[in-house]
Amino acid sequence: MSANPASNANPPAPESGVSASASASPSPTFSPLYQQIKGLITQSLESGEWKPGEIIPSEVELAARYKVSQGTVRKAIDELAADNLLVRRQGKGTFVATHNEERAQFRFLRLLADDGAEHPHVSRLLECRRLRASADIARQLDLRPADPVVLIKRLLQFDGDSTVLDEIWLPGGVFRGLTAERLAEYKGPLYAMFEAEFGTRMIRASEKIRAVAAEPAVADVLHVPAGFPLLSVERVSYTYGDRPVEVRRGWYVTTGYYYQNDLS
Amino acid sequence: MSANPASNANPPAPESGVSASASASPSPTFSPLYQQIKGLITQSLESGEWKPGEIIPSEVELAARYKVSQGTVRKAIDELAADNLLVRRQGKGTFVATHNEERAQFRFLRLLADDGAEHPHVSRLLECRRLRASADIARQLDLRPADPVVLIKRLLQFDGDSTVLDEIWLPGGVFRGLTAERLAEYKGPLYAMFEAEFGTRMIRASEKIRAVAAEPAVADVLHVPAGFPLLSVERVSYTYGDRPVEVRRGWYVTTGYYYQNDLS
DNA sequence: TAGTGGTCTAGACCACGTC
DNA sequence: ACGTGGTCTAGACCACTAA
Repeated sequence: MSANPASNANPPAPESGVSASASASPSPTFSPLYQQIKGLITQSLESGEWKPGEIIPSEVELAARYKVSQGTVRKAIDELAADNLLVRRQGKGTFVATHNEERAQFRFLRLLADDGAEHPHVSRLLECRRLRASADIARQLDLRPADPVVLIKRLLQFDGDSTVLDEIWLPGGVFRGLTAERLAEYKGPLYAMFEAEFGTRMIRASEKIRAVAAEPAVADVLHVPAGFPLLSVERVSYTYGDRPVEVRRGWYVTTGYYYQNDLS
Repeated sequence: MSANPASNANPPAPESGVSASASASPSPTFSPLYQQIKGLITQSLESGEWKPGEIIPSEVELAARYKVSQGTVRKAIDELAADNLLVRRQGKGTFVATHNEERAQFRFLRLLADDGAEHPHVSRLLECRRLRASADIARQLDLRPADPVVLIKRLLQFDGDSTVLDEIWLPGGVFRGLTAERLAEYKGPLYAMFEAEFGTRMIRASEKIRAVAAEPAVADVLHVPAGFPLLSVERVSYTYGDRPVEVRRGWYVTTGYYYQNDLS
């Protein structure tokens, strides 16, 4: 369309607060601008500059701050939203994701009743104490053996049925002030408490699922006979930078309920 | 920069092969252009204009065909690639996804050895016959009761261990020429055969997972004692348009292997 | 009415793969 | 050298929300 000769529009002087390759290295360590922006935004999230539930600056503001175009900021935010770190709301702004949202609940406990309905559950705290990490737990949490950890045992009841028994290990350093009292008085999801009280956000988790026979101690708590088939779920949860911050071992009674998984 | 007054660059005459709202309805049934393009591309995929593994026209060509900008086509393809319907390869082009790719394998059978390794498996066909759908199967496959269906039973062996027993129901109409012979002679994943031989591509699946005690018949095939804890996996697979085209019931022996799931 | 995110366009340049 | 997808920019307009 525009018949202007000598066309050379965009490449602005390389005075962007960020840059791809420092000197004369054309491609070896090439990283797109929007990835760098994504990293900067993640830093601000991690440092607590914008807290869970809060609104972050508008795309135009961020573009000005980082000296890039709005489109570049947009692409960075797009990916962070896809990763569930941010939530976009048209007409309102972009917000830091929270484990309090309805959707976030189901993300980490995909247990549905046989009719497909999502039932509410209540949590009963069985135990909460500090101890030294076993070699196995230390390895999974990227700690040294015998480092302090917090162990939580709890029971989840769906409609009064004891359905899930969880053993949760957390690094003692990060969760310094965590006690049975504080756990008991907090309403809502555990992960919501972790992010609100300890500044630790669970970003993703990896689970190993097996069918096992209930050991007597477990069977007792879940009110099933010893040897009863249970779903064994071993989870490791990660926070920013893919650092592991939780190991969880769960036993699920899957009579009347099932674990829902979507492959796509 | 360009100081041209009377600026009004983009909105081209509304003569695009596609359009959002026909007449004077401003928003009620608003659909972004790129969504419409996405739909058109999906149609071409479904109709077989571009077959699995083949390359599709370049972004520039598609933009010309649909009379939209390359950026709009790009966004449509971006989403289709995110949905695993297309695969982008820089410098080469965009290709129709296939169930033959290594990555696709693991997508629908997430069974790993205890050490985290992905072991190869062999499939042994136990049974393949045609029968009339039960009420339950008919409902799940969106058929009428007593409609013809194909039932396949097979055993998967990992390192010689009988690990997975599958019962697979398929609509008889779509899988007309499916016989034990054709199943036996085909190498590679079942879904790869379905897309190559019957033009039916599995896009996504939904699984209900439980722990159950092995019934005698099942226990026998899997070489475990009756009552042994097994992972029960009930899967419904969908093709284009979210139409269900497979019901699968699997029993997994999870000693030495586990079902891997990532929450994100 | 103003501000936000959402869509669409157009054009330039870069990185990658192939001929 | 050429074509492909990938990045980046700039600007316009649309849809949604709230004051």
